Amino acid sequence: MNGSELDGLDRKILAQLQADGRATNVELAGRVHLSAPQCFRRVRALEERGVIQGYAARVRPESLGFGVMAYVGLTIAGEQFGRVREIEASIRAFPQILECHTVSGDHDYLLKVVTRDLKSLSQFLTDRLMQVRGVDDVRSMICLEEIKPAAPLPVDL
Amino acid sequence: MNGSELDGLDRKILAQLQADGRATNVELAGRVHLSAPQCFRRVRALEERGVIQGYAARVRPESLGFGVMAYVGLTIAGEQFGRVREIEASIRAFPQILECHTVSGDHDYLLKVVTRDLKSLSQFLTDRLMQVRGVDDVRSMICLEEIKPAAPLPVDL
DNA sequence: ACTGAAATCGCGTCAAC
DNA sequence: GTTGACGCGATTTCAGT
Repeated sequence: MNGSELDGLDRKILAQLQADGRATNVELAGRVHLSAPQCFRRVRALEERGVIQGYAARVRPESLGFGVMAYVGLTIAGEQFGRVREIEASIRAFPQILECHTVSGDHDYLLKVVTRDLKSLSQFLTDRLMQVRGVDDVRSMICLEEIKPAAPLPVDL
Repeated sequence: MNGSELDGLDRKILAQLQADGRATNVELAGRVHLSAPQCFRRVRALEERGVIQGYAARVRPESLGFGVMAYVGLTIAGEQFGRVREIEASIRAFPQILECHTVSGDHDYLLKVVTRDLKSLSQFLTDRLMQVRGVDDVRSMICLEEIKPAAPLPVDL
Protein backbone atom coordinates (compact mmCIF):
# COMPACT_ATOMS: atom_id res chain seq x y z
CA MET A 1 0.00 0.00 0.00
CA ASN A 2 2.91 2.32 -0.71
CA GLY A 3 3.33 2.48 -4.46
CA SER A 4 5.37 5.53 -5.34
CA GLU A 5 7.81 7.65 -3.44
CA LEU A 6 7.03 10.87 -1.64
CA ASP A 7 8.22 14.06 -3.28
CA GLY A 8 9.15 17.30 -1.59
CA LEU A 9 5.61 18.61 -1.56
CA ASP A 10 4.25 15.47 0.04
CA ARG A 11 6.91 15.79 2.69
CA LYS A 12 6.05 19.42 3.33
CA ILE A 13 2.43 18.45 3.69
CA LEU A 14 3.30 15.70 6.15
CA ALA A 15 5.44 18.07 8.18
CA GLN A 16 2.60 20.56 8.35
CA LEU A 17 -0.06 18.04 9.23
CA GLN A 18 2.08 16.52 11.94
CA ALA A 19 2.48 19.97 13.45
CA ASP A 20 -1.13 21.04 12.95
CA GLY A 21 -3.47 18.21 12.11
CA ARG A 22 -6.47 20.48 12.03
CA ALA A 23 -5.17 23.01 9.58
CA THR A 24 -7.83 23.72 6.98
CA ASN A 25 -7.06 22.71 3.46
CA VAL A 26 -6.60 26.30 2.35
CA GLU A 27 -4.23 27.07 5.21
CA LEU A 28 -2.25 23.98 4.35
CA ALA A 29 -2.25 24.83 0.66
CA GLY A 30 -0.91 28.28 1.45
CA ARG A 31 1.85 26.95 3.68
CA VAL A 32 3.12 24.51 1.10
CA HIS A 33 2.55 26.91 -1.83
CA LEU A 34 -0.01 24.83 -3.62
CA SER A 35 -3.48 25.55 -4.92
CA ALA A 36 -6.23 24.28 -2.68
CA PRO A 37 -7.50 21.49 -4.94
CA GLN A 38 -3.96 20.27 -5.62
CA CYS A 39 -3.23 20.19 -1.97
CA PHE A 40 -6.48 18.47 -1.27
CA ARG A 41 -5.79 15.74 -3.81
CA ARG A 42 -2.37 15.08 -2.37
CA VAL A 43 -3.66 14.88 1.17
CA ARG A 44 -6.35 12.45 0.13
CA ALA A 45 -3.83 10.36 -1.76
CA LEU A 46 -1.59 10.26 1.31
CA GLU A 47 -4.55 9.15 3.39
CA GLU A 48 -5.59 6.50 0.90
CA ARG A 49 -2.08 5.14 0.56
CA GLY A 50 -1.95 4.79 4.31
CA VAL A 51 0.92 7.25 4.67
CA ILE A 52 -1.36 9.29 6.90
CA GLN A 53 -2.85 6.76 9.27
CA GLY A 54 -5.20 9.12 10.99
CA TYR A 55 -5.50 12.27 13.01
CA ALA A 56 -5.54 12.58 16.75
CA ALA A 57 -5.91 15.23 19.40
CA ARG A 58 -2.95 15.24 21.77
CA VAL A 59 -4.32 15.29 25.30
CA ARG A 60 -2.33 16.17 28.42
CA PRO A 61 -2.28 12.99 30.50
CA GLU A 62 -2.38 14.99 33.73
CA SER A 63 -5.69 16.50 32.71
CA LEU A 64 -7.20 13.05 32.73
CA GLY A 65 -5.65 12.29 36.08
CA PHE A 66 -2.61 10.37 34.90
CA GLY A 67 0.21 11.65 37.01
CA VAL A 68 2.56 8.75 36.35
CA MET A 69 4.05 7.44 33.15
CA ALA A 70 6.41 4.51 32.99
CA TYR A 71 8.12 2.19 30.59
CA VAL A 72 7.89 -1.41 31.62
CA GLY A 73 10.09 -4.24 30.45
CA LEU A 74 8.38 -7.62 30.40
CA THR A 75 9.94 -11.03 30.22
CA ILE A 76 8.07 -14.20 29.35
CA ALA A 77 8.89 -17.48 31.05
CA GLY A 78 10.60 -19.86 28.65
CA GLU A 79 8.14 -22.65 29.27
CA GLN A 80 5.27 -20.32 28.32
CA PHE A 81 6.46 -19.40 24.85
CA GLY A 82 3.50 -21.26 23.41
CA ARG A 83 1.19 -18.70 24.95
CA VAL A 84 2.71 -15.50 23.60
CA ARG A 85 -0.27 -14.64 21.43
CA GLU A 86 -2.62 -14.90 24.39
CA ILE A 87 -0.26 -12.83 26.48
CA GLU A 88 -0.16 -10.20 23.78
CA ALA A 89 -3.94 -10.10 23.67
CA SER A 90 -3.97 -9.49 27.41
CA ILE A 91 -1.51 -6.67 26.99
CA ARG A 92 -3.61 -5.06 24.30
CA ALA A 93 -6.67 -5.24 26.51
CA PHE A 94 -5.24 -3.09 29.31
CA PRO A 95 -6.19 0.52 28.65
CA GLN A 96 -3.32 1.73 30.85
CA ILE A 97 -0.89 0.27 28.32
CA LEU A 98 -0.59 2.88 25.61
CA GLU A 99 2.05 1.16 23.51
CA CYS A 100 3.78 -2.17 23.33
CA HIS A 101 6.58 -3.54 21.20
CA THR A 102 8.60 -6.70 21.27
CA VAL A 103 12.21 -5.66 21.56
CA SER A 104 15.75 -6.95 21.40
CA GLY A 105 17.81 -6.89 24.57
CA ASP A 106 17.10 -7.85 28.13
CA HIS A 107 13.32 -7.93 27.85
CA ASP A 108 10.83 -9.53 25.54
CA TYR A 109 8.33 -6.65 25.57
CA LEU A 110 8.57 -2.98 26.29
CA LEU A 111 5.36 -1.23 27.35
CA LYS A 112 4.44 2.37 27.87
CA VAL A 113 2.05 2.71 30.78
CA VAL A 114 0.10 5.52 32.42
CA THR A 115 -1.49 5.45 35.85
CA ARG A 116 -2.98 7.91 38.29
CA ASP A 117 -0.11 7.73 40.76
CA LEU A 118 2.67 5.48 41.98
CA LYS A 119 0.32 3.45 44.08
CA SER A 120 -1.87 2.70 41.07
CA LEU A 121 1.21 1.79 39.08
CA SER A 122 2.32 -0.61 41.75
CA GLN A 123 -1.15 -2.14 41.89
CA PHE A 124 -1.32 -2.42 38.15
CA LEU A 125 2.05 -4.15 37.95
CA THR A 126 1.48 -6.60 40.77
CA ASP A 127 -2.26 -7.24 40.57
CA ARG A 128 -2.68 -7.09 36.81
CA LEU A 129 0.46 -7.55 34.76
CA MET A 130 2.15 -10.10 36.99
CA GLN A 131 -1.09 -12.07 37.14
CA VAL A 132 -0.99 -12.71 33.41
CA ARG A 133 0.08 -16.33 33.03
CA GLY A 134 3.51 -16.54 31.46
CA VAL A 135 4.79 -13.17 32.62
CA ASP A 136 8.05 -13.89 34.36
CA ASP A 137 9.71 -10.60 35.07
CA VAL A 138 8.42 -7.03 35.27
CA ARG A 139 10.87 -4.16 35.39
CA SER A 140 9.62 -0.60 35.42
CA MET A 141 11.35 2.60 34.42
CA ILE A 142 9.32 5.46 35.79
CA CYS A 143 9.42 8.66 33.75
CA LEU A 144 10.71 11.51 35.87
CA GLU A 145 11.09 14.42 33.51
CA GLU A 146 10.00 14.91 29.94
CA ILE A 147 13.07 16.06 28.05
CA LYS A 148 11.67 15.86 24.53
CA PRO A 149 7.93 15.42 24.08
CA ALA A 150 6.48 13.58 21.05
CA ALA A 151 8.37 15.14 18.18
CA PRO A 152 7.05 14.69 14.65
CA LEU A 153 8.78 12.28 12.33
CA PRO A 154 11.48 14.04 10.33
CA VAL A 155 10.40 14.39 6.71
CA ASP A 156 13.80 15.13 5.23
CA LEU A 157 16.23 12.62 6.58
CA MET B 1 -4.23 26.19 33.69
CA ASN B 2 -6.50 23.35 34.78
CA GLY B 3 -9.17 24.93 36.88
CA SER B 4 -12.17 22.63 37.04
CA GLU B 5 -12.60 18.94 36.57
CA LEU B 6 -13.64 17.22 33.39
CA ASP B 7 -17.19 15.95 33.30
CA GLY B 8 -18.51 13.02 31.33
CA LEU B 9 -19.17 15.06 28.22
CA ASP B 10 -15.68 16.49 28.19
CA ARG B 11 -14.34 12.98 28.45
CA LYS B 12 -16.50 11.77 25.59
CA ILE B 13 -15.24 14.64 23.49
CA LEU B 14 -11.65 13.81 24.34
CA ALA B 15 -12.20 10.17 23.46
CA GLN B 16 -13.68 11.15 20.11
CA LEU B 17 -11.00 13.66 19.26
CA GLN B 18 -8.24 11.25 20.15
CA ALA B 19 -9.78 8.72 17.79
CA ASP B 20 -10.60 11.20 15.05
CA GLY B 21 -8.88 14.52 15.43
CA ARG B 22 -10.36 15.86 12.24
CA ALA B 23 -13.99 15.19 12.98
CA THR B 24 -16.06 18.24 12.15
CA ASN B 25 -17.75 20.01 14.97
CA VAL B 26 -21.18 18.82 13.90
CA GLU B 27 -20.02 15.21 13.63
CA LEU B 28 -18.50 15.49 17.06
CA ALA B 29 -21.60 17.15 18.45
CA GLY B 30 -23.73 14.33 17.09
CA ARG B 31 -21.51 11.63 18.53
CA VAL B 32 -21.55 13.08 22.01
CA HIS B 33 -25.22 14.12 21.82
CA LEU B 34 -24.69 17.81 22.15
CA SER B 35 -25.81 20.80 20.10
CA ALA B 36 -23.15 22.16 17.79
CA PRO B 37 -22.52 25.42 19.65
CA GLN B 38 -22.33 23.63 22.99
CA CYS B 39 -19.88 21.15 21.62
CA PHE B 40 -17.87 23.92 20.04
CA ARG B 41 -17.65 25.86 23.29
CA ARG B 42 -16.46 22.82 25.17
CA VAL B 43 -13.80 21.97 22.62
CA ARG B 44 -12.50 25.51 22.66
CA ALA B 45 -12.45 25.51 26.45
CA LEU B 46 -10.49 22.26 26.43
CA GLU B 47 -8.01 23.76 24.01
CA GLU B 48 -7.66 26.95 26.02
CA ARG B 49 -7.20 25.09 29.28
CA GLY B 50 -4.40 23.11 27.65
CA VAL B 51 -6.21 19.82 28.05
CA ILE B 52 -6.01 19.44 24.30
CA GLN B 53 -2.43 20.30 23.48
CA GLY B 54 -2.81 20.13 19.73
CA TYR B 55 -3.73 17.96 16.82
CA ALA B 56 -1.41 15.84 14.72
CA ALA B 57 -1.57 13.59 11.72
CA ARG B 58 -0.24 10.12 12.51
CA VAL B 59 2.21 9.21 9.78
CA ARG B 60 3.52 5.72 9.05
CA PRO B 61 7.25 5.84 9.74
CA GLU B 62 7.96 3.34 6.96
CA SER B 63 6.43 5.71 4.44
CA LEU B 64 9.12 8.23 5.28
CA GLY B 65 11.80 5.59 5.01
CA PHE B 66 12.17 4.77 8.69
CA GLY B 67 12.41 1.03 8.81
CA VAL B 68 13.89 0.84 12.30
CA MET B 69 12.58 2.04 15.62
CA ALA B 70 14.43 1.57 18.87
CA TYR B 71 14.37 2.56 22.48
CA VAL B 72 17.76 3.64 23.75
CA GLY B 73 18.85 3.80 27.35
CA LEU B 74 21.46 6.45 28.06
CA THR B 75 23.72 6.80 31.05
CA ILE B 76 25.63 9.94 31.93
CA ALA B 77 29.11 9.76 33.38
CA GLY B 78 29.13 10.79 37.03
CA GLU B 79 31.82 13.40 36.57
CA GLN B 80 29.69 15.06 33.87
CA PHE B 81 26.57 15.69 35.91
CA GLY B 82 27.25 19.41 35.67
CA ARG B 83 26.59 19.23 31.96
CA VAL B 84 23.20 17.51 31.94
CA ARG B 85 21.34 20.54 30.57
CA GLU B 86 23.73 20.76 27.65
CA ILE B 87 23.41 17.07 27.04
CA GLU B 88 19.65 17.39 27.05
CA ALA B 89 19.82 20.19 24.53
CA SER B 90 21.90 17.93 22.28
CA ILE B 91 19.32 15.20 22.64
CA ARG B 92 16.49 17.54 21.70
CA ALA B 93 18.38 18.67 18.63
CA PHE B 94 18.55 15.22 17.02
CA PRO B 95 15.51 14.79 14.78
CA GLN B 96 15.88 11.01 14.93
CA ILE B 97 15.05 11.20 18.63
CA LEU B 98 11.28 11.38 18.81
CA GLU B 99 10.90 11.27 22.56
CA CYS B 100 13.07 11.45 25.62
CA HIS B 101 12.43 11.11 29.32
CA THR B 102 14.62 10.88 32.34
CA VAL B 103 13.74 7.63 34.05
CA SER B 104 14.28 5.64 37.19
CA GLY B 105 16.17 2.39 36.95
CA ASP B 106 19.35 1.37 35.18
CA HIS B 107 19.54 4.33 32.82
CA ASP B 108 19.37 8.07 33.20
CA TYR B 109 17.50 8.72 29.96
CA LEU B 110 15.26 6.67 27.75
CA LEU B 111 14.96 7.73 24.12
CA LYS B 112 12.73 6.67 21.29
CA VAL B 113 14.65 6.72 18.03
CA VAL B 114 13.84 6.12 14.38
CA THR B 115 16.34 5.44 11.61
CA ARG B 116 16.30 4.23 8.04
CA ASP B 117 17.85 0.84 8.81
CA LEU B 118 20.08 -0.94 11.28
CA LYS B 119 23.18 0.47 9.71
CA SER B 120 21.89 4.02 10.18
CA LEU B 121 20.97 3.20 13.75
CA SER B 122 24.45 1.93 14.44
CA GLN B 123 25.96 5.01 12.86
CA PHE B 124 23.65 7.28 14.80
CA LEU B 125 24.52 5.62 18.08
CA THR B 126 28.27 5.53 17.60
CA ASP B 127 28.92 8.65 15.53
CA ARG B 128 26.32 10.91 17.08
CA LEU B 129 25.01 9.91 20.47
CA MET B 130 28.25 8.50 21.85
CA GLN B 131 30.08 11.61 20.67
CA VAL B 132 28.01 13.80 22.98
CA ARG B 133 30.35 14.69 25.85
CA GLY B 134 29.16 13.11 29.05
CA VAL B 135 27.34 10.17 27.51
CA ASP B 136 28.77 7.14 29.21
CA ASP B 137 26.67 4.17 28.18
CA VAL B 138 24.27 3.56 25.30
CA ARG B 139 22.04 0.53 25.33
CA SER B 140 19.56 -0.02 22.55
CA MET B 141 16.39 -2.05 22.49
CA ILE B 142 15.37 -2.47 18.89
CA CYS B 143 11.63 -2.73 18.24
CA LEU B 144 10.85 -5.98 16.51
CA GLU B 145 7.08 -6.19 16.40
CA GLU B 146 4.42 -3.64 17.21
CA ILE B 147 2.03 -5.34 19.59
CA LYS B 148 -0.07 -2.34 20.54
CA PRO B 149 0.25 0.83 18.52
CA ALA B 150 -0.26 4.29 20.06
CA ALA B 151 -3.53 3.82 21.95
CA PRO B 152 -5.47 6.87 23.10
CA LEU B 153 -5.40 7.85 26.74
CA PRO B 154 -8.28 6.21 28.60
CA VAL B 155 -10.87 8.80 29.52
CA ASP B 156 -12.70 6.79 32.15
CA LEU B 157 -10.12 5.31 34.46
C1' DA C 1 -26.53 31.93 33.17
C1' DC C 2 -26.97 28.76 29.98
C1' DT C 3 -29.19 26.73 25.97
C1' DG C 4 -30.38 26.21 21.34
C1' DA C 5 -32.03 28.47 16.86
C1' DA C 6 -30.84 31.12 13.16
C1' DA C 7 -27.95 33.72 10.12
C1' DT C 8 -23.66 34.66 7.94
C1' DC C 9 -19.41 33.74 6.20
C1' DG C 10 -15.78 31.00 4.63
C1' DC C 11 -14.18 26.49 3.45
C1' DG C 12 -14.33 21.86 1.34
C1' DT C 13 -15.20 19.67 -2.69
C1' DC C 14 -16.24 18.63 -7.27
C1' DA C 15 -16.60 19.49 -12.26
C1' DA C 16 -15.31 21.65 -16.23
C1' DC C 17 -11.86 23.83 -18.71
C1' DG D 1 -3.20 22.45 -12.87
C1' DT D 2 -6.55 26.17 -12.29
C1' DT D 3 -10.82 28.47 -11.92
C1' DG D 4 -15.44 28.74 -10.52
C1' DA D 5 -19.68 27.18 -8.33
C1' DC D 6 -22.38 24.86 -4.92
C1' DG D 7 -23.46 23.12 -0.50
C1' DC D 8 -22.17 22.33 4.08
C1' DG D 9 -19.94 23.39 8.34
C1' DA D 10 -17.88 26.71 11.52
C1' DT D 11 -18.75 30.41 14.36
C1' DT D 12 -21.34 34.33 16.31
C1' DT D 13 -25.34 36.57 17.75
C1' DC D 14 -29.58 36.69 19.82
C1' DA D 15 -33.74 35.40 22.03
C1' DG D 16 -35.94 32.30 25.28
C1' DT D 17 -35.87 29.64 29.49
